[in-house]
Amino acid sequence: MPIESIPETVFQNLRSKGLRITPQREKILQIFMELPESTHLSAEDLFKMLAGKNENISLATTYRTLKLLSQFGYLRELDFAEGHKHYELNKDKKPHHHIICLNCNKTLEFEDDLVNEVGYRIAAEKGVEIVDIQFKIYAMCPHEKDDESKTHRS
Amino acid sequence: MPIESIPETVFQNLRSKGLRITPQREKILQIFMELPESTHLSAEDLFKMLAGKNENISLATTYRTLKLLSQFGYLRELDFAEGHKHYELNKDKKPHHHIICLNCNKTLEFEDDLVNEVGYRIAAEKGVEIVDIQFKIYAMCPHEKDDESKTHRS
DNA sequence: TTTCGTGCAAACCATTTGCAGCAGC
DNA sequence: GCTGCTGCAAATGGTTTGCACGAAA
Repeated sequence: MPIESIPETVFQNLRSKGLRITPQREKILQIFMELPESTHLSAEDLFKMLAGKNENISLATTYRTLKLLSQFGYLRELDFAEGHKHYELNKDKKPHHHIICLNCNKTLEFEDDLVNEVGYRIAAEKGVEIVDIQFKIYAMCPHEKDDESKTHRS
Repeated sequence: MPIESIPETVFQNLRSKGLRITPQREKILQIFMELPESTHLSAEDLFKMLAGKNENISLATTYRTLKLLSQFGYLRELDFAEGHKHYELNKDKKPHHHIICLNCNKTLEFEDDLVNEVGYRIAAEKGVEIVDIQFKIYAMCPHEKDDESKTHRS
């Protein structure tokens, strides 16, 4: 279930870096927190969603905020090789992963402890500090009916 | 070690689809085959490399050929969330994976049977047909010295 | 009051495309 | 000779940036 309000730590964190809490930043974070579990949006998606709520936030600010929130680890930046990035709330420590259908562009999510363990093991072996693990399966789904229902299409 | 000549099946395969064997396509495939194991190039990299060999192939054709060869499965399309794609020869059935340093943009390759098995298992569970598996670890490497030696930087 | 953030429009950069001429087959 | 392919230049699409004004702290 979605979190209802922005945790105080977020504000503290931003302020401690000399950054400001603006209505635009609050609105955008709020949107992500109200989204159904692990929904991901492109900058354009978010911009339209804001416009739909009569929040007149410019596209430039949308981009700037997405980048900022990703750098702070509040959002996770995903790219599905479609020419634009997607963002989702990075709420849990356990990354989930994606199957991308190359035919219909739908994505299917899954979690797998083994995948994450392997990621941590390899990072340890190589001596690097993990920021994110992304496991992607590009595939063809059985597209019996070309329905639009699932997650997202680019 | 690099393969030295383009397999006959490639030509047959293209021709059987009504496509033609042009010097441009041959040159580009040849370049990838002469590359050290699992080196990946961006379109721009390839274009410059061609220019360096006095092969005057236009950037447009470079892009068109990369896409075509990827669709045929001869190349593997990689994206490391840097704003442009990379391509590598798709010679083996067993995909290898990447660690991308978010600090210096270097990539480190690794192979892991477990990762691939998990991919196949999940694809089977979800009933999709695998095209490619990409496991990426975004990380920070210990950048004691900012050397340029390793694979590639965007 | 001092920065930082925003909106706007222009700039950028990777990639794609329309078109006319050229070249596999 | 038919049709696909190429080069060129222009177009596109996502994202970034310079600048002047407005607003957090």
